[in-house]
Amino acid sequence: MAAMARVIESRRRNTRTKTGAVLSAELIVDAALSLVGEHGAAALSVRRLGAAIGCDPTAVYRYFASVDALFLAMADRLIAQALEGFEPGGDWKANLRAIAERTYGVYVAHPRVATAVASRVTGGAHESRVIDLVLGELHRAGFAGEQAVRLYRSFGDFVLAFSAVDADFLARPDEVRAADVQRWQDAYSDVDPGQFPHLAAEAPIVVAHAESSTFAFCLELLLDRLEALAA
Amino acid sequence: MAAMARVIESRRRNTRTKTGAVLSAELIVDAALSLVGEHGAAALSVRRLGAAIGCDPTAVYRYFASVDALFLAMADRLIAQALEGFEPGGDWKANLRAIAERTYGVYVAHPRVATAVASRVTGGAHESRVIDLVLGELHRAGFAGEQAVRLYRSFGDFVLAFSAVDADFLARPDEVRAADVQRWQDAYSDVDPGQFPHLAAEAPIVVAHAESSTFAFCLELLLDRLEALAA
DNA sequence: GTATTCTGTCAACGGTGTTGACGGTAAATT
DNA sequence: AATTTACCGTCAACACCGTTGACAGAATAC
Repeated sequence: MAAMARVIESRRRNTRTKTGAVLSAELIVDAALSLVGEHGAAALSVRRLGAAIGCDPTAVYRYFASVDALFLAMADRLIAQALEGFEPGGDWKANLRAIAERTYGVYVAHPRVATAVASRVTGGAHESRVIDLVLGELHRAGFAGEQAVRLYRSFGDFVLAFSAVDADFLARPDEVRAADVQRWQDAYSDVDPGQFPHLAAEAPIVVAHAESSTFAFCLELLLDRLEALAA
Repeated sequence: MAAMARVIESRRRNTRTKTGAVLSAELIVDAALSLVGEHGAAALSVRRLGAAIGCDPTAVYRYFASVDALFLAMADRLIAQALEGFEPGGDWKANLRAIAERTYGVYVAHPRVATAVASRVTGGAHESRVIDLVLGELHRAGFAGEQAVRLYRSFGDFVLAFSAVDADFLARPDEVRAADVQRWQDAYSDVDPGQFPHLAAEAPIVVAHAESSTFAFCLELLLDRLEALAA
């Protein structure tokens, strides 16, 4: 945990809160994750977090220098959660796919954490583990050195970027999401073939694809390219 | 403009603001874009926007139902800006690459807009144009129907997701960004080879790649895969 | 010339992250 | 065991944020 910067860490005392709770960084991360799990990403604020734990909201700042630091700690916990029970099989491509889908899954469930960490480093232990895992599969595929690092970075950034964006979309209120789909259909159900010939030609298919995410398909494109490179 | 939902549009009157300005949706979008250009993404708020224009902040709500709607309008303007002066050459792969890089460029300069629109539809005219452009290149490459649509969606989501994430990172205060790079180096400059053998093996290269974005490299992987599929 | 609708202004609400002072309490020191 | 020290939970407050509803003047319509 030494590398988890900006987390205030030192010996803790057994001081109790007004309602009797004994605080710790782990407990706060737990509470934050379950708060999001139960009431959605929008429910996560320092005040609500304090209410859920049973302490003054500002007590959180005794353990994390900012909510950003809290998000990083949550992210590392999420990585652990994503890898829980994962057993690499024989196929490196299938393993990478599984890692991507598991990571995508947990981040999509925690949009604000995903956004906060998408382009960054938690510095936590579980992050090191997943990087080692990915690099291991790439090594087995035959990549090494500079190329392996570039590919692992691309793979990681790809997964995180899609996770963050999709999470952001899914976390929107239902009405906003519905309005988006509606706008999509309005815009492309009646395209002028003179102005936009190619779009008009595919319009029905475009409209039909309004709601689905392209993550899985795009991931497959990436993995297929890796396979071609490995050969 | 009819499809640009949530923009309040009707005949406008010539009423002047206290400082003499005559408001319009276009003027507000202009002001918002230049506000971000001059003072950074964090400078964009309804209050500061009003101050920059020379009107009461809440006057913005006479033209846009919410800041989200304003962001969508800004996004469509940015698409136009990205495509300005673009002339497709003979190579569809090069054209797609150019479109991707131009789009990436404008969105990276406007992080909040990028985040707001990454997984969504502006419904604006310029958006239709860029989709038609991309679909046109894919048609020329030999793709059609379901596959062409899937590929265009993947391409678009890919570019937007990377743009949003990279924009978010670059928009962070310098100190936060520096702390991130530092944390990266701390975490991976001294890895235990027993625990994380693959990571330890590549550690020096990983550390060296701390700051660079993988967008261009990852885009090339995607385009290469498209090329293979087209053949 | 009157009526109506538009639209800029104002005050206010409820929310956010964060800071600094205060004081009791647990641990460290003597 | 007594005293000092450092911690850390609490409280009040600051400076923001997006958004709403009432109000009134001004431009258009009749």
